[in-house]
Amino acid sequence: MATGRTHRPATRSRGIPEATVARLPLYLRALTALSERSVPTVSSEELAAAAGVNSAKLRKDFSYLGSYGTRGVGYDVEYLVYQISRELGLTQDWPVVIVGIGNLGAALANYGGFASRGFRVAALIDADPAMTGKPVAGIPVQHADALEDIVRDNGVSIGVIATPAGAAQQVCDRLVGAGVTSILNFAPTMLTVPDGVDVRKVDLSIELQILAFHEQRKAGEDAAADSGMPAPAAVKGAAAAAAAMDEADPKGTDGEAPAVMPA
Amino acid sequence: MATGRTHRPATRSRGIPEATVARLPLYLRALTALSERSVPTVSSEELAAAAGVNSAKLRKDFSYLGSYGTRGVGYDVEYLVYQISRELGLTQDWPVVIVGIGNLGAALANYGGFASRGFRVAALIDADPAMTGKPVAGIPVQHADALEDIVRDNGVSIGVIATPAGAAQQVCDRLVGAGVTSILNFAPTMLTVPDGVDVRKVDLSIELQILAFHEQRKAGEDAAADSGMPAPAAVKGAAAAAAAMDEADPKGTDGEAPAVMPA
DNA sequence: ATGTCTTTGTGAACGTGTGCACAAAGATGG
DNA sequence: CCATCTTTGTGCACACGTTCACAAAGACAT
Repeated sequence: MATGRTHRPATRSRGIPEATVARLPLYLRALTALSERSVPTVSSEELAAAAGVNSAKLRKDFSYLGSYGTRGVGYDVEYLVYQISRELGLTQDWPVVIVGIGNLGAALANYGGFASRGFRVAALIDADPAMTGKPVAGIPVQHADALEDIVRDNGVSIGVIATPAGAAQQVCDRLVGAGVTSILNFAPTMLTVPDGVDVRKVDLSIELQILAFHEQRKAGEDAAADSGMPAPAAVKGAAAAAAAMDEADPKGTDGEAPAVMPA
Repeated sequence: MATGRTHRPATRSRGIPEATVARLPLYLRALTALSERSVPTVSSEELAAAAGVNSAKLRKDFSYLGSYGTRGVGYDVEYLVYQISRELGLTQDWPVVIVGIGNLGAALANYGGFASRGFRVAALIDADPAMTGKPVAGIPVQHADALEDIVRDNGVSIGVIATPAGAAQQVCDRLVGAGVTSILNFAPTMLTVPDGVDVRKVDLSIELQILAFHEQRKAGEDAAADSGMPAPAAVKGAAAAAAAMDEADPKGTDGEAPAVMPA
């Protein structure tokens, strides 16, 4: 998860649980939909259903933001949209840079949703000279050499890393060095950052593996005879067997995976 | 440590904590890297550092899988790679279909990492007739009409949804109807599925918003006077609201968003 | 063998998150 | 103004996850 938020004397009784913060965007999305349909108020029950959570949880979440509901009526949609937006910091403009304009980077750049929520793609950066100047999503790709200048000139504090795993840490270091304090990492690597810098990762491979785990469990409710590997065999004999079975990846495994998905 | 194991430790086959499952892919990645460097054994301390977790947590996680370490030495890398792979169900082949071949869908299809971990792209599906037959990542896109046949013919149990939000639920229903029991959802919508079907979501927008929250907190250590919206806005028309609310349909939730990222 | 040294596996304390259930707040109607 | 009805806000109990700290297991040297 994000880096420890450890000590924070709650400057203003502010102590919103991380789990709650993670759900606020969910509520915001549901509320925005209601707002577009001009629905004036909504009850915790209805909103909870729309967001896919428990209504008690939703009420408790909102209670951390203050008491914005009216008993017997519910919550004012517009007002709640505003409060959550403000709490999440979406009432201001967040310039973002995307580093690594491969398949995924390009897909992200093409996403129009950035602007709609206060995020603005300030620049696209790639290390490949062949990409430089080439427009992606209407924005010309800039060379990695200019990374620091771009970050500083635009006051960028959020960076998105969509490079191969091998380049991620280096890019991360440069971003942080230039002033970025929040990073969204799509590369299949663990990033090391100084204190005060937040990192969140989006890892398709991990998600698939988790699904496979549950899938296997569902399928193996009955046929459960263990097959395959010997036993907690001698710590040496096992090695060979495992080595043989796992190699399916011809080239570097994690070392330098393509730009899109980890492994 | 080379004794008893053929039994069915109900404790283990049924009780690996979700949080542990979510970390197994992380360990697996770190272990694979070690394996490639031919490192024979690794201590919990070293591996924990490589995976970015606490060593006690790692040991406890492994303890759910069984006792695969050797005190005073550490864990056998190859053996652990095998055990985790097996636990995650990666020793078998998982055919996967990707529905919605827009920017993101194409990026996912181009990712080579699927194959390296037991996942295989069985088919690409898109509703746009103009896409049909067009090869993406070497695989010809098939029309959505064939979805059910494709899923059944290939024994697909994992589906990836990369469509616009408006189409996600419908696609989901069809996938589930055809036999898919695990879904990875990239569309910015809450999917409703029957019992027994797992859904995991990857939502870029949410991640960015969470980062913005922390970013704002970091920046706003001082200046924090609220300025926009008035106060608990008018809450009239409550009755009318309640009435209108009743049709909080389960249908078109989020109108429709671009293929890549939610909002 | 015996002792020393390293590292695992885990009991227990602690912290965080979840959900129930209900009193209190406020709207609405007579 | 009082009764009734709806829905919030929250105290409480419980489940889950994390971390500490240490006894026991085993390797290794003598």
